Amino acid sequence: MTETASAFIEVILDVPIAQPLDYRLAAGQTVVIGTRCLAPIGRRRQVGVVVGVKDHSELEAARVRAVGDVYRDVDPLSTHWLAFTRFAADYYQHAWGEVAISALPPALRTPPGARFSAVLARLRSAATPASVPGVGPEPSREQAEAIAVVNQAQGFAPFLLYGVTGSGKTEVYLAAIGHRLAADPAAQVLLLVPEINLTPQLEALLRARFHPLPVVTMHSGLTDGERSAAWLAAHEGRARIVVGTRLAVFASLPQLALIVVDEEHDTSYKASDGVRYSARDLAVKRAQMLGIPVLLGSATPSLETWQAARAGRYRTLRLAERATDAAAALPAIEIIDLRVHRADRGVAPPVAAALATALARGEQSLVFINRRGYAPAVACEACGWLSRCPNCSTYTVFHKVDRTLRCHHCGGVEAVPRQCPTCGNQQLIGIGHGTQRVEETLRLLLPAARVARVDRDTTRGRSSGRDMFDAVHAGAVDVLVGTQMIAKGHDFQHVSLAVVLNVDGQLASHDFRAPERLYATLLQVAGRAGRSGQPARVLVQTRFAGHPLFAALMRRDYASFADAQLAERRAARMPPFTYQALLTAEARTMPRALEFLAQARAAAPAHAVRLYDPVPMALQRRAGVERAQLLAEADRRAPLQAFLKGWLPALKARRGAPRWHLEVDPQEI
DNA sequence: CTGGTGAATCTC
DNA sequence: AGATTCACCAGC
Repeated sequence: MTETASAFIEVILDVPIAQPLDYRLAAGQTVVIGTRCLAPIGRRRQVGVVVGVKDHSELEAARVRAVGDVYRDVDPLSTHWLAFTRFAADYYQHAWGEVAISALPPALRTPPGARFSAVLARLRSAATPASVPGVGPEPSREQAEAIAVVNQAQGFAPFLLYGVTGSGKTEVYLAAIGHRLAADPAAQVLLLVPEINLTPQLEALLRARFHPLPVVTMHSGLTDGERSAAWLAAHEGRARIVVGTRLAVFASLPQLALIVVDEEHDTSYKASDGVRYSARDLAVKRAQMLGIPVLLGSATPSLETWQAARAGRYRTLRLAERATDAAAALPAIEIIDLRVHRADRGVAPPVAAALATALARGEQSLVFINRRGYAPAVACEACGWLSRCPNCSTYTVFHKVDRTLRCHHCGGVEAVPRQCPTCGNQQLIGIGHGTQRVEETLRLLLPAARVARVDRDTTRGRSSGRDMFDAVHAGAVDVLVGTQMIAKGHDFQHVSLAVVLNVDGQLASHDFRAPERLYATLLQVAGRAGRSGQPARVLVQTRFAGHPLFAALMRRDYASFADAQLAERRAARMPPFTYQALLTAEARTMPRALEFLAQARAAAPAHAVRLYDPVPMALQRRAGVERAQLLAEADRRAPLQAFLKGWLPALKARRGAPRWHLEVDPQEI
């Protein structure tokens, strides 16, 4: 009897198993690495990717099953893509397959049906939106210099494009993209943006400027079909430009020649469920692996990026002037000291006056307040009772619209009690100010003004947010009140006043990144005013007017603010001078959560990292679950990574453990 | 002795 | 993750 030597393949699947699994090939069957295949796993069959081929398996023969169909209908994934997804999986302590397979589009990660070739054909012929050619403005001297530097770059070259609002970072991106696309007729570029719905203008701009090259978008709002079509276009090299949110960092781009990360400081780049990766960090890593330039743009760079630039690891390209209108000065930022100017219903007199002036001139105002609802809590003046969420360690927010108390953490809703639940007093009062209350105040203050409110509550319906913003653009709104949603991206041409009502909570935050984020938010809000070069004002209300953050903000001097923050971080041995991982546990009781973390700490292998004491999280209780955390910290990445690699098996082996989760480079502590 | 839940185990 | 098996106990 002749025995044909059978070959084996290693396959990654979307299962939390650290190692690829071995499968047997049929006699004479050959497979290319990077090919998709159907693999039996337990009682199921899953689509996996071949990551290795070998003569024999270490497993006993009976345990190795035969692989199912091997798919040759799509080009194999590149070795770079495999290496990159593997890096991401290792770095964030997940299985390779969990990262790689979930990065594939729906059509390619589910077992194909009988009509799959027709499905593929349809995806490949999906129409891309039409575009009309357009040319850009002549770059300024500063822009031209930055463009020249980026275009000269060879190999891995990380750049920080540090430019004030309106300095024309986008034109630098476009020129750099254009250069790479022209230099190589197959080249592809990846442009990452924080949120795709904020950038329809950018998309249109790309289509016009690079007409007729196809531009595809990738984000979670696409249908399965759209996502698959975009992914295939990128994978097969038809799409030359991919613009997408953080998930696009995992796109297969065989001819990738440049990566751009717009608003690189934006927290949307950090995934907060599943594999908690940072798309910005992975973009830099991917560029390094490929030996290509990566351009990180921001007016308020993250301190991680700022430090890399200061240390000379990234090259800084500075855009100090406004490109849109060289003569236009940025609006002054004024701090309204609430200890001097007493607020009436949350609005200080100078702010009320400025709003009235803008209205009288027929100009638009924007009022930013980072709290939705009417009042962040309800209180009984007689006994001191406060509306608390029964399931979370937080207060419930009064929503006047439907007279409910809502928990913004667990989503719990209850009717406002008619009287105090503890003493029966009927006088319950709202504490503090949310968007609904500010809207009410503004209507009182400016009876003639058309006031509109934009927050998650008013934009619940699909298009209502869009409609609201259209109304602002059309001049049908005088005063726009809202949360974060109004701060980002929108290019309102007629806003001459931007007001920030209450940021003091963020100054008193326990999170060491709060000042960095606050500065970015404030500058972003400030950037909404005076966009067409008209005289404009920016007013920020605070009780901490002496805080150094405001001094730097008024001078629009992010550099000295960032340097001061870095000095503090260095002295206190915090990121980016240290590297962290956060183990969080969720249990029915706090002692249980803390006990698990204490055991996890005790079970840690010999290490060179600092393991802090387990402590309750800032929001200790959420949706009826007690939460605690344990911080691991090291002075360098490598020892932290080595430690985590040894620690994770010990964690997984713990019997009866509560739900736990490990986050590498946590952004919120 | 069954059968029903929740934890433990295993997937090449 | 998802399916199966294991372990323990209420009920007859």
